[in-house]
Amino acid sequence: MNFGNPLFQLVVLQAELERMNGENRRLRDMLNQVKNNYNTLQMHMMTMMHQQQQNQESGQRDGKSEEVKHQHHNNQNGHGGGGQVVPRQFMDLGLAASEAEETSQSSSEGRSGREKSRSPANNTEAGSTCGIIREDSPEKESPGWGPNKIPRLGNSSTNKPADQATEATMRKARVSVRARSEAPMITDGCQWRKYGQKMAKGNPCPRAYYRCTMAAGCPVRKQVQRCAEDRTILITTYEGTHNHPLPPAAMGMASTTSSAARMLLSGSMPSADGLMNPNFFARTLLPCSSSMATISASAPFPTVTLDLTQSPNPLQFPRPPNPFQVPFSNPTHNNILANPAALLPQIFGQALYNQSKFSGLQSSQDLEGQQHPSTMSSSINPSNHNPLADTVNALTSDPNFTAALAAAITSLIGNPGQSNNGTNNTIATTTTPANNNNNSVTNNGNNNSNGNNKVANSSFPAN
DNA sequence: CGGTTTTGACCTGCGC
DNA sequence: GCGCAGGTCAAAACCG
Repeated sequence: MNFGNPLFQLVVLQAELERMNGENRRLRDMLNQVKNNYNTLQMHMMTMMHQQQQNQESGQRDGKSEEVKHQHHNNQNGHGGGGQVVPRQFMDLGLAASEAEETSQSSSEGRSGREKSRSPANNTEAGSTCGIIREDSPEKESPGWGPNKIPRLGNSSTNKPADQATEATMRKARVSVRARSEAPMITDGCQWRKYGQKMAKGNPCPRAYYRCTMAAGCPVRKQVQRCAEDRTILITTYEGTHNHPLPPAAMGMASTTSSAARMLLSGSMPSADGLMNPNFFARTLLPCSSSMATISASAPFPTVTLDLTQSPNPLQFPRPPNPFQVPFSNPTHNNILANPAALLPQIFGQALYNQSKFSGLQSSQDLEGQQHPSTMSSSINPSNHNPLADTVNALTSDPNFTAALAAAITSLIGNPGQSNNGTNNTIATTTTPANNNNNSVTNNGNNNSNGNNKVANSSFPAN
């Protein structure tokens, strides 16, 4: 056969052209399908938000709706720092929750003189950080935080209805990370300052309280405590939303985690007609956790728990069949994720950022022991040794990543438009904890328990 | 010397 | 109303 024959080349080209046309048609169909699904989801969301707004307006008196409107206005001005890496359509909602919280708190803040005297330093910068003008007045700085302040809303001097307090409580979302670590804290890219330590009932290990010090007035706080049953397990609980730009170390992770949070939020939406499963998030972004996703409901605040302790061997973590799963091929999930593709550059960006960091983990992982079922088809061939997939897998195996994930989720759950309904979404993710001790907080193991005056002042190493 | 940690005291919510 | 427990404050101590 004469392969140099121009006629033959033409035939080959024609055949190739036809093949590409067919491929284009197929891709076009897929695109249309995705578009349709996206539009459907959008309408669905709009409907739900509208219903929720109606419920709020009917269930509450005046003032509240004004507040909501005001918050929405602020959100559209691009307020907020911690979530600024989150795609806007969801970011607004998340910030709405956050700012609503702050606003309501500040309005009902009836603290004593102690409250007035505190944190003058913070006051000067509370609104100046990253050029964001917040509503927090100097006296309103602290309201950005305070789980035990939220319930005060209901019975405070203000005339807000009780259901509003309930709503605020539900909005007080927390994200808890459980990881095996000898280090005093897991690194999440932020700087923390310890401001208290107490003995918690039922746990011989003291609970340490940290406050974000990356920006004055940042409301984000976290609690660090060892598990009573297994003291190698470190439980870190985040609360609040950063009001400042995150450092690169935290930014990339936050970006990724925010997207993850979107998935989680999608899964937590109760009116999703069964389309949205809380566990979907874990199976999607953290596919290795597919067999461990659970739901729990107990705490007064919506809490997401990322359990990093289930991996039998941290350094030989079984690689899932699909190290990185993109839920594109499933129309249902296309509905859930407004734009999962946006996740890719974020994850990959962070993956690259962390590549050197995770190189050790990657090298120690093997492809055997693939015990996790594939929940969705992947656009990345899992059978190939995809370096990106490897990196992503390693990324999700790092408690620091998950810590940032927790922070991002915290900033997003509790969103009034997302209707957490006070349900605790517990996402157990199997990732590889790593020992990290890069935080500004030093812990030499001499932390004395605070004891609340009534508890014996015994000395327990916080770690 | 400025920032962080320690730790006793205080505040608040909740259950009884 | 009382006691308990969680959370926070703030002065003193500590540290680089």
